Parts: sequence; C-alpha cells; structure tokens
Amino acid sequence: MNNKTAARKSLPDHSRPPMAGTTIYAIVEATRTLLATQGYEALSMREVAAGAGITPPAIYRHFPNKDALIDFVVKDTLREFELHLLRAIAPLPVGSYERLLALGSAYIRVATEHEAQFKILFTRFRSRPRKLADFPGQWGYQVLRQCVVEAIDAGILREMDPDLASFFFWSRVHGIVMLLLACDFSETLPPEIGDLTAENLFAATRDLVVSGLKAGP
Amino acid sequence: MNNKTAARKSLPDHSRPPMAGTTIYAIVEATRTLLATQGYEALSMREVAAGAGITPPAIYRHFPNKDALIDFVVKDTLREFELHLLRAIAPLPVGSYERLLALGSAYIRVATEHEAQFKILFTRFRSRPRKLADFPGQWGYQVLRQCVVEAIDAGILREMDPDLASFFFWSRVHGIVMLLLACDFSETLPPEIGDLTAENLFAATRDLVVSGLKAGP
DNA sequence: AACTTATAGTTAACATCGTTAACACGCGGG
DNA sequence: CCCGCGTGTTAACGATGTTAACTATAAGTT
Repeated sequence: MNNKTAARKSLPDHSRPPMAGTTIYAIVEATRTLLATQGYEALSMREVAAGAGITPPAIYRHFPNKDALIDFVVKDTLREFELHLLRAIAPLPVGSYERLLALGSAYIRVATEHEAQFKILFTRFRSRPRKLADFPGQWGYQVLRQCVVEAIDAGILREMDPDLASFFFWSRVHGIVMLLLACDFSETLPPEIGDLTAENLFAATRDLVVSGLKAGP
Repeated sequence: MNNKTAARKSLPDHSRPPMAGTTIYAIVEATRTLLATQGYEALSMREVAAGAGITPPAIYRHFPNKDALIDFVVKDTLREFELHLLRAIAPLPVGSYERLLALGSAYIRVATEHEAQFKILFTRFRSRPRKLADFPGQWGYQVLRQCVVEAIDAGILREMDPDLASFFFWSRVHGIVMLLLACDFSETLPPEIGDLTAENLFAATRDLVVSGLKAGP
C-alpha cells in the first residue's frame, strides 16, 4: 500500500540516466556543465535552473535538495566508470601486470577528466565515510580485485591478501591524483619525467612498486 | 611611502601564531573549534563571532574575508607540522628505513588529528594547484627529501631520483589517508589488520613497498 | 462532456549567509 | 582640547537554498 511513505517528492531513478529531452535531463546536464566549468563552490541552484531553462523551485519537483542533485550527477557521471575499467583491461592478457597498469591509467584518466565529480565524491561526503558498497558500482573495486587475484594466480604478483593488495593499488593511484590536484610540483620534480600529469608520475614510479625500494642485492 | 597599498585592512601576521588573550586569538580559536566539531561546510562567520564573543563584522577588522580566516587557521594549525616530523625522526638513526616509516606515521597522525584542516588544505584550494613552496613549511617536503637522500646514501634504498622517491612516499601516505577519510573499508579488508586506521594500513602495506610486488625468485 | 486529480511549472517570500556602510567608543600625542 | 586611529557596534544589502501558494495542462473516470 503505502510503501512509498519515505518519499513524498518523486525522486529520479538512480539506476539509470535520465532520458534526453526531459526536464530532469536538462537539469542534470546544466549541473554537469556548471560543475565542469565553474566547479563545485560556484554551483548555484539559480544557475542550474537558468541553464535548464526553468525557474529554481522547479528543480525541487525532481530533486529533494541541492545535495541530492549533486549526488545524482556525480553518480550518473561516474556510472560507467566500471565499464571504463573493463574496456581498459579487455585487450590485455588475464593475469598480466599490464592489466593492473591499465586499471591505474583508467582510474587516473577518469579522475582528471571529471575532476569536479571526483573531488566531490572523495571530499564532499555528507554521510562521512561511506561504505565501499555504497559507491557507484563499488567504484570498480571488484574489477581491481579480480585482476589482482588473477595476477597472483599467474605468479606475476607474490602471494598476499588480495583485498590488502587491492587497497594498496588503489591508494597508490588515489594519492597521486589527489596530490596533483592539490599541489604544483613543477619546480620540485625532475624534468625528465615530462609533463607532470598523474599518468606520467604513475608511470615514472611503477618500477619502484614492482621491484621494491630496497637496494639491490 | 605607500608600500601598504595592497592592504587597507590590517592583516594578521602570518609568520607566527596570535597571542593569547587578544581578540584575534579568540577568533582563530573559535574557528579552530568549529572546524573540528562541525567541519568546514557548517562553519559560518556568525558562529565564529559568537564563539569569539564579538559581532560578525568585527572579524573583518582582523581578516579581509572568510577565506583568509580559514586559510590562516589552516596554516596556523599546521605550522608546526615540520617540527612534528623532525621530532618523529630525531631518535632514529640517520639513513635508516625506520626514519621514513616515522615520517609516514607522523604525516598520518597529523592528518587524522586535524582532519578538517587537512581536507581544506588539500581540497578547498582557491588558487587551484599551488606551488609546493607556498605550502606552510613546504609541508615538510625538505625533511622527507633529506631522509630519502640519506637512506639512499646509506644503501637502504636503491639509487633513484630523490625527488621522485619523495613524491612516491608522499603520494603513498596521502592516498591512504584520503581514501580512509572518504570511504569505509570495514567490510572489505581482512580483519587481521586490526582497526582500519590509516596507521594500521600504512604498516600492513609497508612490506609490499620495500620488497616490491613481484613474485619471489 | 464535465469533474477530478496528478504533474510540473510559476511567482513571491523567508531564513541564512558573507559582507559593507555608517556610526560610536576609548586612548595616545600634538 | 581635539584629532586620528584602532576596534567594536548596529543596520542593511545582495545572494543563496528552500518553501508556500498558486496555476496550467494533460489524463483519467464517471
């Protein structure tokens, strides 16, 4: 009967993107554009409404509040993140180290291409630390874990807990991305790396990860 | 003559903390408390003023705007970060790997103890990517670099560019901290790690860093 | 065909926020 | 004495997120 007690307002379906041509699509698209151009802090409901060709209160027919709108846009933008990962590793042999590298590159690519959404997802969390399962598509964690398991089985990686190893890989690329988003290393790091993109720094340090930091025998 | 053209309003001295008992001290202290208890998003000038026992416009006698106030508090809080690092490594032998571990632990400790300031410093940057030199005390980068150089010289770490290695170490702890601040891994990572603190995860993965990920010979 | 109802939009307004303008008090030096 | 300066006040402005109240349109239902 009243199994819709929780929501008086009709929420958008979080399981798939809104159809083009609808107002809700215009709202989401306007939000996305504003996030990419002005960033999070400058995003206002009035500007979103103007971009969508409606008045501000009309937004509240589709989203309960600003947070929910942004949350939806972030999740919608990163919805296909998992697919990106799968596409990145598809042409590479199962269990190979190249697959893990490709995952790192794909992560970095998504993070830099959707910088605003990425920062929101990882810093503007209302519900403080969220469960990994709450992240859209678990943020491809299962894909990463699978590749780690396969690499261990293939003898490419040494024996270790796959979850701990996955966390290790994840935190590594995450740290590179977050550090570069926050700080300019152009006068610090050696020029032979080339452009100080996250991608380049990921590549420049991968040998360290594989072989370890200890001095040779 | 008019060498103070840029600033009509008197700015606080950024080079040392305000004296106790002064209004400026009360403002800073109120801001610090609110940041720690409510977080950045909930921080309002009116609450700061109330906490400092003055009216909101009075704040503007000491800080040009909200951003400057927060910026000052962040820098003031993390002013002694470099000293923390130095104290952490002091009892440990020069060139030892323990020194590098102690640096990582100190970084993690400061980040988790001053979560709000840490997040502001690394995500709420107005002047987008800032130069590393602009960070308070360069954020101890020189300390880290020095330890890396010494460890390489001591034969503890293999030969590599010290700046690249420093970045590698930094991004590693940074990634762990940022990931844990954003996401709850309690149902993901193996329970034998213990509490899922950044400190524990740093310790649990340090062998991987030293020995490398590749399978043994 | 007429009446109801839900949906999706509008205008007007409110509370709160950062910030400024205008003014007031106290204190040290000519 | 008064002048200026530092530091506080009150009142107010513009922008923001959000709600209330109203309206128009399309879809059923009798």
